Amino acid sequence: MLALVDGNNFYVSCERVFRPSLFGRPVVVLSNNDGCAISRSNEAKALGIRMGQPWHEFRHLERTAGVVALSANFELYGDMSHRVMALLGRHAPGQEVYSIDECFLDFQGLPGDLVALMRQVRAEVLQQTGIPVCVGLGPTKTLAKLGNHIAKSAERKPDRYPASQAQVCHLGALSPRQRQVLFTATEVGEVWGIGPQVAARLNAAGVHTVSDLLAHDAAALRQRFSVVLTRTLRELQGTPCLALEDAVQARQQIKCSRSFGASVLDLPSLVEAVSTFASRAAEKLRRQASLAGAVQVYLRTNPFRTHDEQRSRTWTTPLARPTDDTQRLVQAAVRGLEAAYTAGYRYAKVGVTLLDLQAATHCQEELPWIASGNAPAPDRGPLMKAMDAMNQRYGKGTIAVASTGATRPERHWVMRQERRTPRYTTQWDELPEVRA
DNA sequence: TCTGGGGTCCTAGGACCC
DNA sequence: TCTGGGGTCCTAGGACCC
Repeated sequence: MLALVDGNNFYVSCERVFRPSLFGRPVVVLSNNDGCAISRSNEAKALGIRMGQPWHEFRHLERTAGVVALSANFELYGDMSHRVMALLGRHAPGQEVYSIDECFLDFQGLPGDLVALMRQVRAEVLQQTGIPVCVGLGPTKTLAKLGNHIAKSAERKPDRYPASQAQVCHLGALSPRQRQVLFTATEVGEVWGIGPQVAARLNAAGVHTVSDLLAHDAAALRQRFSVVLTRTLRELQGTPCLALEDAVQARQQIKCSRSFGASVLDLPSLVEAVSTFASRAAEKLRRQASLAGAVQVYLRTNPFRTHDEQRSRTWTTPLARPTDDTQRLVQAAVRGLEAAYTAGYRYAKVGVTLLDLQAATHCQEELPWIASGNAPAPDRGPLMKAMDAMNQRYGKGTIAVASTGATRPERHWVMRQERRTPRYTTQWDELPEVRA
């Protein structure tokens, strides 16, 4: 049996742990650049603020409804996530951390009342971290996810699901009749893996609820839809198609991109941004002990400014030899940028993606006659190690490649973050103060 | 005026091969 | 008017997730 444990309104809940005055108020956390809502308290949801809604559209609620908007504080959320995950991991033989705020727990073969156990675990997590969570249980990942969705909805909308399913919902422990009631009240689009496009196509075919979908035969569905949907259906029927991934898998690509705080026209500013993002991607690359075989640069204008002329380009630069050396990766990224750049556009965003990743232990060497012509300087592993150690110890950006423009104060492409709370748990000078 | 970032997987279509 | 069949590999783009 699998459980899916998920933090309620996770980012908002993290903020509330350190600012109890936020309880009971409509709170939203904004994406980078203070762009749109990415986490909302129940009070904010009740005001009609949508997931992903642009801040400028509901900014007036700050005055009229007492909405509190905060800039995303990912350093805080990441640290809180570690605490929650570590606690949860102690209660099951298997755990897959699926995202910053949710994990699967594997109770395979374990006896006992899982609903009672998970209610106790919930209370423990709340007491020790301050984060409220909901739990879904089921024999497959998709059913555990669905149980979790029902557990959360039952808490917020008591008219829709029985109150008995609130907070902890075990789909594997219900009678077929009870399940039928829940599945008839649930739309297909609410199922994990069925997005808006597929949901619309299913609706057009007369399939509206989970019950409707379960009435179909997987093989017949394959004729009209993808294997993805077929798999989802089998999982809903109770046949596991998605394995629990206990071990943390190395990423297959690593990306770092940002929208700018203000649009950028000149190449030198873009070079700074691309150098910065390539450096950050390189740090992530080394952290997972991989090498990159290619560097992709992406730049685009602001698609929302419809009166502006639009442009979007990606450019991939293959590397003669895979590397994790920041300077080489930055050089490749900047070369790509210069190839992709055309003057005269108002650029709003650039990104760097490291591709063709491989384990650092399996480096493919060059044939000697290729290298002999213009042999590149060797990688500087010890230098990279020292850089990472310094930045870890003294803070991000303590030591950086010069082309990032780190020493230039007026980098107007840097994102806006006007309402960020302190990084209470990870920075000595931002620790919360307790007054007696 | 202001609209996020980082991933994965699947599919269709083109290039290429025999 | 007629113009093979079967396969692999790669890539771009779409859909989805949080």
